[in-house]
Amino acid sequence: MKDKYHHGNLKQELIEKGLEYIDKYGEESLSMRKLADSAGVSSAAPYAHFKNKEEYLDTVSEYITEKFCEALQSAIDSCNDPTRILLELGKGYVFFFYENPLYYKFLFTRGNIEVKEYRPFQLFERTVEDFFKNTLKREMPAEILHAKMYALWSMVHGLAQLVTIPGVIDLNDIDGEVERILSSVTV
Amino acid sequence: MKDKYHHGNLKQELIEKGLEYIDKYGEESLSMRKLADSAGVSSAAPYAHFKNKEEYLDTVSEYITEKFCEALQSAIDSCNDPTRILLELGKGYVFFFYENPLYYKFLFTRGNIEVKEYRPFQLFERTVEDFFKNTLKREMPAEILHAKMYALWSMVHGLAQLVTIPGVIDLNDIDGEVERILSSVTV
DNA sequence: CCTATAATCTTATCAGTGATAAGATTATAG
DNA sequence: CTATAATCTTATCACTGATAAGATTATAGG
Repeated sequence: MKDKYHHGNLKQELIEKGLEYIDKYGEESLSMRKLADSAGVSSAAPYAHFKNKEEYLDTVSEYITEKFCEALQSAIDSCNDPTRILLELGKGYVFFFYENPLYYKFLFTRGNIEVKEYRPFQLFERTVEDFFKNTLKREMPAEILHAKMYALWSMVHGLAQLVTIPGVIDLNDIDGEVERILSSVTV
Repeated sequence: MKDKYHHGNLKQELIEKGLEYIDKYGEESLSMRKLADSAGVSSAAPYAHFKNKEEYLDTVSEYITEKFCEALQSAIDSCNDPTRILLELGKGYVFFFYENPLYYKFLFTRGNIEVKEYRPFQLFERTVEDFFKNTLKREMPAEILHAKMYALWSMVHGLAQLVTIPGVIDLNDIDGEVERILSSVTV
């Protein structure tokens, strides 16, 4: 009836437990030891799978980014009206962090984002370009398009953080409020 | 030639040393012990002035917020063209964090902002209201004004974070780029 | 099937951390 | 001048990330 010496699926379990933990309590109170303990393993075991805590958190970060991308893609896919695509994409972006407030800090304050290879932004970039080119059929210099894209991204990204702060947005009509905010600025 | 048993100005020195430290290395590697050491004092001494580390960081946070407010106010004061006031305020907001990238994370990811009493936002709110009312002389429902204000704040706030990430904004023309971004979206 | 090697895990152990208690020193108010 | 409060030091605690040395098990090559 002895437990196996080898866990068998430790790496994956550590990632999943970490996800749950960050979702509940945030990153700061998460320790490698508590994590190891919760997986029924000694405190040094995780270091066979991750060089250090940072590398571990990077891995969890990738998992959350994956979920974030899925949320964005789902917002794009479920939008039938092409003129509303930027609005729906923005709402998807904002709502992801509204529903998972602890993820925002975790994803964006660990200083390891390579913007050009950051998939959520690539998704955003493609959608904005496509909107101006194919939906609005509006031509503009690359510089202007670039500026508009960053303006939109900034607004959506900033609002995503603001909704994670309690008291900023009226909770009774979060959907309407976010829609009003995003559409109150014309591009 | 003996050192004084009482430091005399410990609280203030700890705050200033902490400011320097965060400016150089960020918050995460700052410890109460290193801080005490750098002030030539034992590791328990700081706890006579601050209940715990969080209370200490809150105090440093207030100092940085003060500097932030001064930067915003200075942007407002040095703007002669009333039609450019929001643009200049936004640029002041963004540039403060561009010049002090480590402050952004420190100020906005410690979950202790009371939005309604957060002075930088009060400043922002007043300026936006004043702009629409007295400069543009445009009347609009409170709900719409509210939405526009949050849209602007979100964009500026989001851009402020994006400029702290290396590689996002072209450094050769940071001023022009920020101006293009902020003015590419009409209110 | 057997064995060498690699992967995985445990048991110590380290230095560094935030924090507290008990006591020393000094400032200050009455 | 003295009692009290403020400030500081010296232990000491539990906890953390991390590493070294060795135990156990999987696995690949003969």
